[in-house]
Amino acid sequence: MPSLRVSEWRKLPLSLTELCIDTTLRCGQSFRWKKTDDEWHMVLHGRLLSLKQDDTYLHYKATWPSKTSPGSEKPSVPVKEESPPPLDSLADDTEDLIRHYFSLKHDAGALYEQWSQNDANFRRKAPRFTGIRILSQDAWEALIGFICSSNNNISRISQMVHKLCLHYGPSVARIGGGSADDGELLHDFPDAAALAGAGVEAHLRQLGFGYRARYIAETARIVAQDKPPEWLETLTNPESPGWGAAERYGTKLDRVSYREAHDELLTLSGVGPKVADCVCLMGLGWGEAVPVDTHVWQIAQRDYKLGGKVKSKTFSKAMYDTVGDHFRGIWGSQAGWAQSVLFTANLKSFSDRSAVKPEVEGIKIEVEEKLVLEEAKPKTKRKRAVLTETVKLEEVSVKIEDNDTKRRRTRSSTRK
DNA sequence: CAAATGCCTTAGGG
DNA sequence: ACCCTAAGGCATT
Repeated sequence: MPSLRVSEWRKLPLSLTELCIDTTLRCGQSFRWKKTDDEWHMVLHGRLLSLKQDDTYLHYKATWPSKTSPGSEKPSVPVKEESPPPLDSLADDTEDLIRHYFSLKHDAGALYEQWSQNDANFRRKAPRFTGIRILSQDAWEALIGFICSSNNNISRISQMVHKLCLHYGPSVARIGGGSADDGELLHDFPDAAALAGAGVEAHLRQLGFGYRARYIAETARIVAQDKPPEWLETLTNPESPGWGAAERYGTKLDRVSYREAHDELLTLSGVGPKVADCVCLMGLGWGEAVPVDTHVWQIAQRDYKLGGKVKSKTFSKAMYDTVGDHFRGIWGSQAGWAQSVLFTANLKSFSDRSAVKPEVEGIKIEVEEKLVLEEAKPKTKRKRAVLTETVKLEEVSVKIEDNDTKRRRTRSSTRK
């Protein structure tokens, strides 16, 4: 019988305000966590990590794979050869991993407070969404995960990432089930070489990846074959090194800036500004990266009156930068984190929380609701309704906006 | 540089 | 049942 090396449950004192895994693990950062009952599971750095949380503690447990394959029916992919430490030091290692993964070096309470002081909208939205943190994920996994995310929704992205692990990643351990052969066998995320082989694109298309299949295959090939070894890791923020980076690189990493890292990522296939910023923020430790997707763009227009003069629905690279710069100006060096809080508050899957009537209603909210009511009559043509809404919002926001917009335009044009 | 269009698939609303 | 469209964009023209 294969001996799985299982550590006992350990616990870390942590309030739900500092970290809420139930929100953080579901808000579109990582697509790989599985929830069973009250426990969360994911394979991370060669081990199965299990988490559960109460008011005062984060409980965690690590399960290491045995040397032989943990899967009895499918020895498809060999177990990753990440050397398990001796059992007595196992706990320390995993606690360190958790502290790093959840970026616990930052004080969430203090940062929420700072953002609330500088931003009335954040102050209004954030109280229902405390405990959200930016995950310090593996850069490669983040890259592929967010390539999958284009034109896509969270549940389908999760399915796709799961398929990548199942077909190309090393199996590690099982969750659920009573005996060793029961339950679901979880796999780690495949490395670039595993996705760079011939026939990967066709296979991924068959698995339902659509046009993203080519992006993944090409990017894997570029990273595994064209770029120098550890190229992706060298784009990491020196202030926030990856887990275990100290042992591997010491301090001899080239100094890169956020902009340089962002530009480098754009050389990959299927990676535009938004995906690049997702990787910068969640995989490379650049806290100032603000990924602007359709949701954040909606938030920027609705709550911050940005882009009022834009006539069309498409939005340019210049506008992308403007939105990011605006939020960096308000929120500072961890702007991407603050963005993630508002993004989550805007997600439909969390709408039960945001639907509750806020205690204080400002003038701004009343105005918006009035507009929505005026909007509600014509159902004949959708496009027309959307257009009307945009125009009306413009009318309201013109005065507030004009100065701001002019200033931003000037700045962004002088930068080039 | 702004704007328009094709790209794959699926879940969910009408 | 069946259409239609939105869904956390990117590449190309």
